[in-house]
Amino acid sequence: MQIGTVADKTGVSAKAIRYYESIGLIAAAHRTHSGYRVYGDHDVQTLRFIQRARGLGFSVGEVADLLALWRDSERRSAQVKALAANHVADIDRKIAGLRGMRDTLTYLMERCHGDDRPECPILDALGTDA
Amino acid sequence: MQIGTVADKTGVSAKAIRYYESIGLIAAAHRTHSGYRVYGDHDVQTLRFIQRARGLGFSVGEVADLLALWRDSERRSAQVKALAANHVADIDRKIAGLRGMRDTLTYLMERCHGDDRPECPILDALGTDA
DNA sequence: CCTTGACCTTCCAGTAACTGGAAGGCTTAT
DNA sequence: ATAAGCCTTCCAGTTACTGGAAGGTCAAGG
Repeated sequence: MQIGTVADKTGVSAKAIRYYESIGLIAAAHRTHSGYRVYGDHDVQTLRFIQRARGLGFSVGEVADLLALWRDSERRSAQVKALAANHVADIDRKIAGLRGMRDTLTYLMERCHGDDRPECPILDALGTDA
Repeated sequence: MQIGTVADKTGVSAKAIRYYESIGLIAAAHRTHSGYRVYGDHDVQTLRFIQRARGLGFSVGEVADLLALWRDSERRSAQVKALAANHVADIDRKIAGLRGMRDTLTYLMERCHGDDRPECPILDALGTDA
Protein backbone atom coordinates (compact mmCIF):
# COMPACT_ATOMS: atom_id res chain seq x y z
CA MET A 1 0.00 0.00 0.00
CA GLN A 2 1.20 3.48 -0.79
CA ILE A 3 0.85 6.39 1.54
CA GLY A 4 -2.14 7.84 -0.30
CA THR A 5 -4.11 4.65 0.13
CA VAL A 6 -3.32 4.58 3.82
CA ALA A 7 -4.37 8.19 4.08
CA ASP A 8 -7.72 7.33 2.51
CA LYS A 9 -8.23 4.32 4.74
CA THR A 10 -7.34 6.05 7.98
CA GLY A 11 -8.37 9.65 7.50
CA VAL A 12 -4.83 10.69 8.39
CA SER A 13 -3.37 12.85 5.63
CA ALA A 14 -0.23 11.72 3.83
CA LYS A 15 1.45 14.85 5.17
CA ALA A 16 0.51 13.93 8.69
CA ILE A 17 1.70 10.35 8.26
CA ARG A 18 5.10 11.61 7.15
CA TYR A 19 5.08 14.03 10.03
CA TYR A 20 4.31 11.26 12.53
CA GLU A 21 7.18 9.29 11.08
CA SER A 22 9.51 12.28 11.31
CA ILE A 23 8.81 12.77 15.01
CA GLY A 24 9.03 9.07 15.76
CA LEU A 25 5.38 8.51 16.64
CA ILE A 26 5.30 5.73 14.07
CA ALA A 27 8.20 3.65 12.82
CA ALA A 28 9.84 4.57 9.54
CA ALA A 29 8.04 2.81 6.71
CA HIS A 30 9.77 0.40 4.38
CA ARG A 31 10.53 1.76 0.97
CA THR A 32 10.29 0.50 -2.57
CA HIS A 33 13.46 0.59 -4.66
CA SER A 34 12.34 3.98 -5.89
CA GLY A 35 11.88 5.39 -2.42
CA TYR A 36 8.10 5.14 -2.02
CA ARG A 37 6.87 4.32 1.45
CA VAL A 38 5.09 0.96 1.73
CA TYR A 39 2.51 0.12 4.39
CA GLY A 40 0.58 -2.89 5.55
CA ASP A 41 -2.67 -3.46 7.43
CA HIS A 42 -0.84 -3.22 10.71
CA ASP A 43 0.15 0.35 9.94
CA VAL A 44 -3.43 1.16 9.07
CA GLN A 45 -4.47 -0.11 12.49
CA THR A 46 -1.88 2.01 14.21
CA LEU A 47 -2.83 5.12 12.33
CA ARG A 48 -6.50 4.58 13.08
CA PHE A 49 -5.61 4.32 16.73
CA ILE A 50 -3.67 7.54 16.51
CA GLN A 51 -6.47 9.25 14.65
CA ARG A 52 -9.05 8.28 17.25
CA ALA A 53 -6.84 9.29 20.14
CA ARG A 54 -6.15 12.66 18.52
CA GLY A 55 -9.86 13.02 17.96
CA LEU A 56 -10.38 12.65 21.69
CA GLY A 57 -8.00 15.54 22.19
CA PHE A 58 -4.93 13.66 23.36
CA SER A 59 -1.70 15.42 22.47
CA VAL A 60 0.76 13.66 20.22
CA GLY A 61 2.92 13.00 23.27
CA GLU A 62 0.01 11.41 25.09
CA VAL A 63 -0.81 9.38 22.01
CA ALA A 64 2.74 8.03 22.09
CA ASP A 65 2.13 6.91 25.68
CA LEU A 66 -1.20 5.35 24.75
CA LEU A 67 0.36 3.52 21.84
CA ALA A 68 3.05 2.13 24.12
CA LEU A 69 0.41 0.92 26.56
CA TRP A 70 -1.65 -0.52 23.74
CA ARG A 71 1.30 -2.60 22.64
CA ASP A 72 2.29 -3.64 26.13
CA SER A 73 0.44 -6.78 27.11
CA GLU A 74 1.79 -6.35 30.65
CA ARG A 75 0.19 -2.93 31.07
CA ARG A 76 -2.00 -2.16 34.02
CA SER A 77 -5.32 -0.66 33.03
CA ALA A 78 -4.81 1.79 35.89
CA GLN A 79 -2.08 3.47 33.85
CA VAL A 80 -4.39 4.00 30.94
CA LYS A 81 -7.17 5.22 33.16
CA ALA A 82 -4.84 7.68 34.88
CA LEU A 83 -3.74 9.07 31.55
CA ALA A 84 -7.33 9.47 30.51
CA ALA A 85 -8.24 11.06 33.83
CA ASN A 86 -5.51 13.66 33.46
CA HIS A 87 -6.74 14.44 30.02
CA VAL A 88 -10.31 14.80 31.20
CA ALA A 89 -9.07 17.19 33.87
CA ASP A 90 -7.37 19.23 31.14
CA ILE A 91 -10.54 19.27 29.13
CA ASP A 92 -12.53 20.35 32.15
CA ARG A 93 -10.16 23.24 32.74
CA LYS A 94 -10.51 24.31 29.16
CA ILE A 95 -14.27 24.07 29.26
CA ALA A 96 -14.35 26.08 32.47
CA GLY A 97 -12.21 28.79 30.90
CA LEU A 98 -14.36 28.93 27.82
CA ARG A 99 -17.54 29.00 29.85
CA GLY A 100 -16.24 31.92 31.84
CA MET A 101 -15.55 33.83 28.65
CA ARG A 102 -18.89 32.86 27.25
CA ASP A 103 -20.77 33.96 30.34
CA THR A 104 -19.06 37.33 30.46
CA LEU A 105 -19.65 37.91 26.77
CA THR A 106 -23.29 36.95 26.79
CA TYR A 107 -23.86 39.08 29.87
CA LEU A 108 -22.38 42.08 28.07
CA MET A 109 -24.16 41.30 24.82
CA GLU A 110 -27.52 41.22 26.52
CA ARG A 111 -26.88 44.78 27.61
CA CYS A 112 -25.73 45.97 24.21
CA HIS A 113 -28.48 47.44 22.08
CA GLY A 114 -26.83 46.32 18.88
CA ASP A 115 -28.22 49.12 16.79
CA ASP A 116 -26.90 52.21 14.99
CA ARG A 117 -25.87 54.02 18.14
CA PRO A 118 -22.28 53.89 19.36
CA GLU A 119 -22.95 53.20 23.03
CA CYS A 120 -21.76 49.72 23.84
CA PRO A 121 -21.28 48.04 27.21
CA ILE A 122 -18.96 45.52 25.61
CA LEU A 123 -16.42 48.17 24.68
CA ASP A 124 -17.06 49.90 27.99
CA ALA A 125 -16.16 46.76 29.87
CA LEU A 126 -12.97 46.34 27.90
CA GLY A 127 -11.96 49.96 28.18
CA THR A 128 -12.77 51.12 31.68
CA ASP A 129 -10.00 51.93 34.13
CA ALA A 130 -11.35 49.64 36.81
CA MET B 1 7.19 55.40 31.57
CA GLN B 2 9.41 52.59 30.41
CA ILE B 3 8.15 49.34 29.01
CA GLY B 4 8.70 47.43 32.26
CA THR B 5 6.49 49.82 34.19
CA VAL B 6 3.77 49.49 31.59
CA ALA B 7 4.10 45.73 31.74
CA ASP B 8 3.58 45.85 35.52
CA LYS B 9 0.60 48.17 35.23
CA THR B 10 -1.17 46.26 32.51
CA GLY B 11 -0.22 42.67 33.06
CA VAL B 12 1.04 42.53 29.46
CA SER B 13 4.65 41.37 29.36
CA ALA B 14 7.30 43.63 27.86
CA LYS B 15 7.89 40.94 25.28
CA ALA B 16 4.23 40.94 24.32
CA ILE B 17 4.13 44.74 24.12
CA ARG B 18 7.02 44.71 21.68
CA TYR B 19 5.32 41.94 19.79
CA TYR B 20 2.08 43.93 19.55
CA GLU B 21 4.06 46.83 18.24
CA SER B 22 5.83 44.64 15.70
CA ILE B 23 2.56 43.36 14.24
CA GLY B 24 0.98 46.80 14.25
CA LEU B 25 -1.65 46.15 16.91
CA ILE B 26 -0.36 49.17 18.79
CA ALA B 27 1.45 52.17 17.37
CA ALA B 28 5.24 52.33 17.59
CA ALA B 29 6.21 53.93 20.87
CA HIS B 30 8.26 57.10 21.04
CA ARG B 31 11.87 56.60 22.00
CA THR B 32 14.33 58.31 24.28
CA HIS B 33 17.60 59.49 22.74
CA SER B 34 19.08 56.16 23.75
CA GLY B 35 16.36 54.14 22.09
CA TYR B 36 14.20 53.19 25.07
CA ARG B 37 10.47 53.05 24.39
CA VAL B 38 8.44 55.68 26.24
CA TYR B 39 4.77 55.27 27.14
CA GLY B 40 2.01 57.36 28.63
CA ASP B 41 -1.25 56.67 30.42
CA HIS B 42 -3.04 56.42 27.14
CA ASP B 43 -0.90 53.46 26.13
CA VAL B 44 -1.64 51.81 29.45
CA GLN B 45 -5.35 52.14 28.71
CA THR B 46 -4.94 50.61 25.30
CA LEU B 47 -2.93 47.69 26.59
CA ARG B 48 -5.45 47.05 29.34
CA PHE B 49 -8.14 46.94 26.70
CA ILE B 50 -6.11 44.49 24.70
CA GLN B 51 -5.41 42.38 27.75
CA ARG B 52 -9.08 42.14 28.66
CA ALA B 53 -10.14 41.35 25.13
CA ARG B 54 -7.50 38.62 24.88
CA GLY B 55 -8.71 37.33 28.24
CA LEU B 56 -12.16 36.91 26.71
CA GLY B 57 -10.59 34.78 24.04
CA PHE B 58 -10.64 37.21 21.13
CA SER B 59 -7.85 36.60 18.65
CA VAL B 60 -5.32 39.33 18.07
CA GLY B 61 -7.02 40.09 14.77
CA GLU B 62 -10.37 40.46 16.47
CA VAL B 63 -8.79 42.65 19.10
CA ALA B 64 -7.55 44.92 16.32
CA ASP B 65 -11.14 45.22 15.10
CA LEU B 66 -12.41 45.90 18.60
CA LEU B 67 -9.77 48.56 19.14
CA ALA B 68 -10.79 50.26 15.92
CA LEU B 69 -14.41 50.26 17.00
CA TRP B 70 -13.46 51.49 20.44
CA ARG B 71 -11.73 54.47 18.90
CA ASP B 72 -14.46 55.16 16.38
CA SER B 73 -17.07 57.45 17.88
CA GLU B 74 -19.24 56.82 14.81
CA ARG B 75 -19.36 53.10 15.38
CA ARG B 76 -22.62 51.24 15.50
CA SER B 77 -22.95 49.06 18.56
CA ALA B 78 -24.40 46.43 16.22
CA GLN B 79 -20.92 45.95 14.78
CA VAL B 80 -19.45 45.27 18.18
CA LYS B 81 -22.27 42.98 19.10
CA ALA B 82 -21.88 41.02 15.87
CA LEU B 83 -18.19 40.57 16.50
CA ALA B 84 -18.93 39.33 19.98
CA ALA B 85 -21.67 37.04 18.71
CA ASN B 86 -19.31 35.42 16.23
CA HIS B 87 -16.82 34.89 18.97
CA VAL B 88 -19.42 33.35 21.24
CA ALA B 89 -20.36 31.02 18.42
CA ASP B 90 -16.70 30.01 18.14
CA ILE B 91 -16.54 29.39 21.84
CA ASP B 92 -19.70 27.33 21.71
CA ARG B 93 -18.26 25.18 18.98
CA LYS B 94 -15.14 24.62 21.01
CA ILE B 95 -17.12 23.78 24.12
CA ALA B 96 -19.27 21.34 22.17
CA GLY B 97 -16.16 19.64 20.80
CA LEU B 98 -14.60 19.37 24.21
CA ARG B 99 -17.79 18.08 25.75
CA GLY B 100 -18.01 15.39 23.15
CA MET B 101 -14.48 14.27 23.98
CA ARG B 102 -15.19 14.46 27.64
CA ASP B 103 -18.35 12.39 27.38
CA THR B 104 -16.69 9.67 25.37
CA LEU B 105 -13.74 9.55 27.72
CA THR B 106 -15.76 9.41 30.90
CA TYR B 107 -17.99 6.74 29.36
CA LEU B 108 -14.94 4.62 28.63
CA MET B 109 -13.30 5.36 31.96
CA GLU B 110 -16.36 4.20 33.85
CA ARG B 111 -15.95 0.85 32.15
CA CYS B 112 -12.22 0.58 32.82
CA HIS B 113 -11.34 -1.27 35.97
CA GLY B 114 -8.24 0.78 36.53
CA ASP B 115 -6.36 -1.95 38.32
CA ASP B 116 -3.34 -4.19 37.66
CA ARG B 117 -4.97 -6.10 34.86
CA PRO B 118 -4.29 -5.16 31.24
CA GLU B 119 -7.88 -5.26 29.98
CA CYS B 120 -8.96 -1.77 29.12
CA PRO B 121 -11.99 -0.57 27.20
CA ILE B 122 -10.27 2.74 26.52
CA LEU B 123 -7.54 1.09 24.48
CA ASP B 124 -10.11 -1.24 22.97
CA ALA B 125 -12.12 1.70 21.74
CA LEU B 126 -9.08 3.31 20.20
CA GLY B 127 -7.79 0.15 18.64
CA THR B 128 -10.76 -1.74 17.27
CA ASP B 129 -11.25 -2.07 13.53
CA ALA B 130 -14.76 -0.72 13.57
C1' DC C 1 36.52 56.79 37.56
C1' DC C 2 34.89 52.25 37.54
C1' DT C 3 31.90 48.74 38.47
C1' DT C 4 27.62 46.49 39.51
C1' DG C 5 22.85 45.69 38.80
C1' DA C 6 18.77 46.48 36.78
C1' DC C 7 17.03 48.20 33.16
C1' DC C 8 16.61 48.41 28.04
C1' DT C 9 17.62 47.08 22.84
C1' DT C 10 17.48 43.71 18.68
C1' DC C 11 17.44 39.28 16.72
C1' DC C 12 17.01 34.26 16.48
C1' DA C 13 14.83 30.05 17.92
C1' DG C 14 11.22 27.36 19.71
C1' DT C 15 6.45 26.06 20.87
C1' DA C 16 1.99 22.26 18.61
C1' DA C 17 0.69 19.84 15.07
C1' DC C 18 0.45 20.01 11.26
C1' DT C 19 -0.67 22.29 6.06
C1' DG C 20 0.70 24.36 1.65
C1' DG C 21 3.63 24.71 -1.96
C1' DA C 22 7.83 24.29 -4.78
C1' DA C 23 10.85 21.37 -7.45
C1' DG C 24 11.52 17.15 -9.07
C1' DG C 25 11.28 11.70 -9.55
C1' DC C 26 8.28 7.29 -10.63
C1' DT C 27 4.61 4.65 -13.03
C1' DT C 28 1.27 3.72 -16.15
C1' DA C 29 -1.44 4.79 -20.03
C1' DT C 30 -2.02 6.84 -24.38
C1' DA D 1 7.02 11.20 -26.07
C1' DT D 2 4.17 12.95 -22.92
C1' DA D 3 0.59 13.55 -19.72
C1' DA D 4 -1.70 12.34 -15.39
C1' DG D 5 -1.36 11.13 -10.99
C1' DC D 6 1.16 9.34 -7.86
C1' DC D 7 5.38 9.91 -4.85
C1' DT D 8 9.80 12.32 -2.68
C1' DT D 9 12.23 16.12 0.19
C1' DC D 10 12.58 20.58 2.00
C1' DC D 11 11.17 25.18 3.30
C1' DA D 12 7.76 28.35 4.95
C1' DG D 13 3.69 29.59 7.42
C1' DT D 14 0.22 29.16 11.00
C1' DT D 15 -0.93 31.57 16.61
C1' DA D 16 0.67 34.40 20.04
C1' DC D 17 3.79 34.82 22.10
C1' DT D 18 8.27 33.21 25.43
C1' DG D 19 13.23 32.33 26.23
C1' DG D 20 17.69 33.48 25.58
C1' DA D 21 21.91 35.57 23.64
C1' DA D 22 24.69 39.64 22.94
C1' DG D 23 25.13 44.07 23.96
C1' DG D 24 23.79 49.25 25.14
C1' DT D 25 22.12 52.58 29.16
C1' DC D 26 21.54 54.55 33.58
C1' DA D 27 21.84 55.41 38.55
C1' DA D 28 24.05 54.21 42.75
C1' DG D 29 28.08 52.85 45.43
C1' DG D 30 33.10 52.37 46.33
